[in-house]
Amino acid sequence: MKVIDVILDGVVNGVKSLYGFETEPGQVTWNLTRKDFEGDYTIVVFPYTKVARKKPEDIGRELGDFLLGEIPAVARFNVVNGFLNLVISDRFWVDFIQEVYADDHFGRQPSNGKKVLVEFCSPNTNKPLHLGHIRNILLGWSSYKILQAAGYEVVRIQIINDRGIAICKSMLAWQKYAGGATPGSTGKKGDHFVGEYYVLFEKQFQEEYKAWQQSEKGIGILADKKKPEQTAEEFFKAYKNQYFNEFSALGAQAKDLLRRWEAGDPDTIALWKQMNGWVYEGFEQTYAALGVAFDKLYYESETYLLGKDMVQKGLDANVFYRKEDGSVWADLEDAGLDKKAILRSDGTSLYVTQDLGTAHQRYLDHGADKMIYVVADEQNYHFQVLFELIKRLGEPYAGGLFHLSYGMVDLTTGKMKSREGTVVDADDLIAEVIADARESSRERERTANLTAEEQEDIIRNIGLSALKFYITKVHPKKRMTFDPKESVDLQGQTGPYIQNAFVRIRSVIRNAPAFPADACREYAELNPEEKDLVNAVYSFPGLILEAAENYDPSTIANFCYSLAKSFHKFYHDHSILNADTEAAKSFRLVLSTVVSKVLKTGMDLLGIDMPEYM
RNA sequence: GGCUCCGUAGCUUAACUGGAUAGAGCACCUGACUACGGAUCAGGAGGUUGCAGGUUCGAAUCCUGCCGGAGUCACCA
Repeated sequence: MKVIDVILDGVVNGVKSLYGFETEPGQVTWNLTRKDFEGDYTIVVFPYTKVARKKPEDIGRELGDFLLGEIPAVARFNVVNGFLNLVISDRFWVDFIQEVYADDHFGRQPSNGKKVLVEFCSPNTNKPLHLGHIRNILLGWSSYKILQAAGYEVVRIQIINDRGIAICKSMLAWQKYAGGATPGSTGKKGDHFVGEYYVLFEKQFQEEYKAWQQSEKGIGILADKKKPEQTAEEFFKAYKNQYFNEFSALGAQAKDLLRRWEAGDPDTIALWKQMNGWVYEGFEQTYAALGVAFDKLYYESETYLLGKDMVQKGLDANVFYRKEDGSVWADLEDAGLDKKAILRSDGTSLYVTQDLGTAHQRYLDHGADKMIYVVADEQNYHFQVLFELIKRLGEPYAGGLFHLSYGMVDLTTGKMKSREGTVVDADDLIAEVIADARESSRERERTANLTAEEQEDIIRNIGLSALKFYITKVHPKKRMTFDPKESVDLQGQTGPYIQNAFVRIRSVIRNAPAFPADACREYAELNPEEKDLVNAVYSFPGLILEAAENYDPSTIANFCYSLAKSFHKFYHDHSILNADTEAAKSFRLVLSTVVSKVLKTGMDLLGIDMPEYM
């Protein structure tokens, strides 16, 4: 049982015996004591002024005396206004740190027997990954790590959007303009190679569209359909999709490819497989660079027809209804949503239909208690609808669905738009942060005696930690602004700052002669810097559970930074190896080791590795 | 226009779910070890938490109304 729980029980007993007031531990307001005051835990006593009919200060003193008598771990207390600050005994902390020192799994919970699916990344196969995918991947990956540490069995899922008109555009452009070129023949990374043909298609299409706008037909349509308040430019921008579908030669050819794909035409399927294969090779390289992997891949080409039986089930249960034209709908207006189409009048599936089908399929495949979808917040409405539908269908997994919705990534120069070429490419970004780490590393020459290969590993490690920490430290829900300059910062509130704390500890330990860990039992009086560290370590397991419950890696990131900062200060203020007494030296070595373990575990939850040297 | 989310120092952000003097980093200024790794530490300056009310012992946090921004409202995905 944690001390705080013991204290809260004590408070409950205290108010009862002192004032005859019945409450429960969950009702007691408490905090970690703020830095400016002496103490570890603070009980807020304002809530008891009414029942006790006394001044907050008096209640604080009476309750403090009561707890002092009841709980051995409480060494002393002080009262400021309505705040009762409790000081936990040094003996307690020293014992605790020794326990953690011997515990190889500190912070990680044993299995809770539950299974959770985490879907993240979900790329399209017509272009390379970009900054938005990186945020998605990092959130998905750290959620996986955190849930695992909290005791869940986690299945990492990626759904690959490998079919549809977009990839057909790339295929068409490749057929028309590539002259048989391949990633191998050009030395290009597969996903970038295919992406170039997608861009090329868009470019050719734009030219075709521009020319058409000047044609008799185009001028006629403009005159016919333009609204008075529109400029010609605005009109044509809005008309683009319709042009693509009705008049464009390139559009017709791309749609013809899609039709042939759906009909199973062997040549088309072969080309589609080949181009997607190139893309997958490229993606794999990016995933490997980021250090992430998946357990199970779902391909849209294999799942896009799913969901029809769910529609039937909904109709049978009167959750859905069929209109005269044959289309199927659900009325969600009483849930604050709209009337939503589930099936087209021609009987084909929609986005929600597919998602209903894949959710069901995943449940059949894995039988999970929870399913997490890591998807950007522009799809909030879609997931509200999806989850509401699943609930109304009475599916057994309806209660375990969660949309881990994250804000879009803005650039300091504005929003990312693929059409305007303002997308930050994932591979470019990774290369850039590593190049920057290399530059800094050269100036420092700390790793000069390592092999070139070891040095390169460390440099990659540092660059990636800068990038990963920069992104994961921001609360997922928050729209974030990405500043390329800051993302490669290696000083201050950054990944490398935390790595540096770890590397320092490892270095000190390497320099330490063998020491008896038991000697720290004699250590009687912790200084404030040591208490900061001890308190942080103590809160770590609870923090992981909280992060898992809230699906929020940023709390872990901020914890790691705060712990590293406390260590740097401790290190600066106190000598470890030249401590005054053997007991102090022993305790500080044990404490430092514990801090290094917590930092390593914490950063691992964010997908960041800790180097021995840097 | 309806619905949802957001607004904290010049910039990027935190605040344990209503608690004490709103905490960091970057940038700017000033300092620190002939010691265990200076990718460090300390100090200074920088805030009416978008605005106005309300709820109470107590509000960045909850409620109401404005202002500003984003997303979304397809038989697209």
